[in-house]
Amino acid sequence: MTERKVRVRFAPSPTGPLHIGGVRTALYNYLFAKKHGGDFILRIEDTDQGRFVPGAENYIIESLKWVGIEPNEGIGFGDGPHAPYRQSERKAMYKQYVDQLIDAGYAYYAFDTPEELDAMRDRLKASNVDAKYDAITRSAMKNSLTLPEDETKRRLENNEAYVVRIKLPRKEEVKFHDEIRGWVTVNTSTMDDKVLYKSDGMPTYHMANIVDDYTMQITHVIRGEEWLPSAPLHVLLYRYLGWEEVMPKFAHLPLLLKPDGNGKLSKRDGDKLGFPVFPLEWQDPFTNEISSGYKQSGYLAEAVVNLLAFLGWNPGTTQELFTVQELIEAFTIERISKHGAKFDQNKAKWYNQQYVRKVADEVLAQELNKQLLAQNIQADMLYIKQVCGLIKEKISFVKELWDYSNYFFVEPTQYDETVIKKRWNEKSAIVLNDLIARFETINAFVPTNIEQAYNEVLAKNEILSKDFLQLFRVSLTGVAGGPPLFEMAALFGKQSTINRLQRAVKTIH
RNA sequence: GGCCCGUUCGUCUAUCGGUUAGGACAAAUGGUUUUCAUCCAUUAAAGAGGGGUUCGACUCCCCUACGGGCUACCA
Repeated sequence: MTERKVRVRFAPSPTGPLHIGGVRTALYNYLFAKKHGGDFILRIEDTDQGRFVPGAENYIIESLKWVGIEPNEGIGFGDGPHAPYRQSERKAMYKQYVDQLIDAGYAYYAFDTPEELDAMRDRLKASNVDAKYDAITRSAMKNSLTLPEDETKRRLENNEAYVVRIKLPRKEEVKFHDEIRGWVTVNTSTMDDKVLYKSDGMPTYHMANIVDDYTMQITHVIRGEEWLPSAPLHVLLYRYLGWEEVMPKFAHLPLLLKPDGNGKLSKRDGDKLGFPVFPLEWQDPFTNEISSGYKQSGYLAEAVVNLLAFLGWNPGTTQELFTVQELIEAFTIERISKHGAKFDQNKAKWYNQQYVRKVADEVLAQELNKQLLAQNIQADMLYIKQVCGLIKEKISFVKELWDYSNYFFVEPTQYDETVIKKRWNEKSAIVLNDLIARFETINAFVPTNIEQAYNEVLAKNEILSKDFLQLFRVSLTGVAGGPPLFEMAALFGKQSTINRLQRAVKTIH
């Protein structure tokens, strides 16, 4: 077999918003494709018409755009040579392959009703046998293997409902190589005759997946571990269809687990875990329930990419901060871990903090300005930018900009009670008034001059400057913590600083 | 229940038979910042259990336990 161009795909179902585990799967596919100069395609697997969720497909596209993982082929990103990329639109092309399997004796028609299937399963369970439609039980069911030939023909001609099932050998080892886990062996005696083609004329995931990966010339299937159990079935399909030579390599990713312990992260976790599980905010079209997104929670796309990359993979060095380009260069499937990873909110926060610091003040200023406008506050962009420069290091999320900077835009009317209780005494108002008077005399209202004036006033009043500093800060901002005081006062400007102190004198007792 | 996959500090992980088992997040302590955050330093913290193989196992094999996934005309 000659070297084929690397082609990978991300193939989600539009049954709801994509969760971060899905984003990670997409990311690994993307990194692998870019690393090898290959193609990354987005295919929408919507073979289950009953589970269609309006908006989900668009959500997937928007999410990939936000994190910057852009497919170069597929729905939402321009059609390539293998369009369409939505399985519902490929419906017509699956039937011929299903027929091929039937003709070759690898699949058969089954006419059992749901009730009959249930009855079979109940019966088997009652006798403590594995309840599956397989080489043994199919002989007792209504299918083209048990029905007389003309009976099958009659039913098909009468358009009676049927499905097509794969005909698995009774006992056969199926062995395949997983790029992450090594050789995996499963015996067909533990598998069942999976439905390949449904009575509504749509293929099931298994069939559509194999046909699409084959026709789209996919070389590597990188997907979640939940698919590992069905991989042997997929291998058999490639074999029965005569495509084993070009069968893609498989890599089954470890799952993202809930931080509290049990189970994999799922869409239904929504906001229950205390952190977003979705890249973007999502409103359920049926219940109108809103689930938070990383973007809206103030995460930076670059941080999300970086932290997701490290949940189940590492470069083998101590470097933890990676640009996408660096990830592409460093990424290898061999270094993906085998076990599930619990999502760690603290680490996520740390990653975001690292990235927030790298953002230019101008860019943060744009964000803060949006938050200000949401509060109906107009402010000068240069001033906003300077504020961002002062508080940048204190925040972990861009949405915290307003929380940490509000007193720069709104002069405080309430004051931290703990500090007041501890520091305010009968002399405090006198000192503040002295400061006001002295500040009035400053021509160049810059940090050094302000600090000098402050020290003079404190000395005159025979108070250690450090004993008054907290009170001075609270008088100016209302809160106990913040950026360096004199720099901040300079930024407020002389008039605002004096206003603030005058209000403090009047308000605090 | 059956089948498959997995198991190193609280968390993410390094280690590809010989190491004082390393790093990061979180935690604690000290310093810096006359505040908070930052930053710096230090500390505490791990090979699930039992058998093998080997001169020597975290590393290879087996068993057990535990965790996870799958077990639909869902993906």
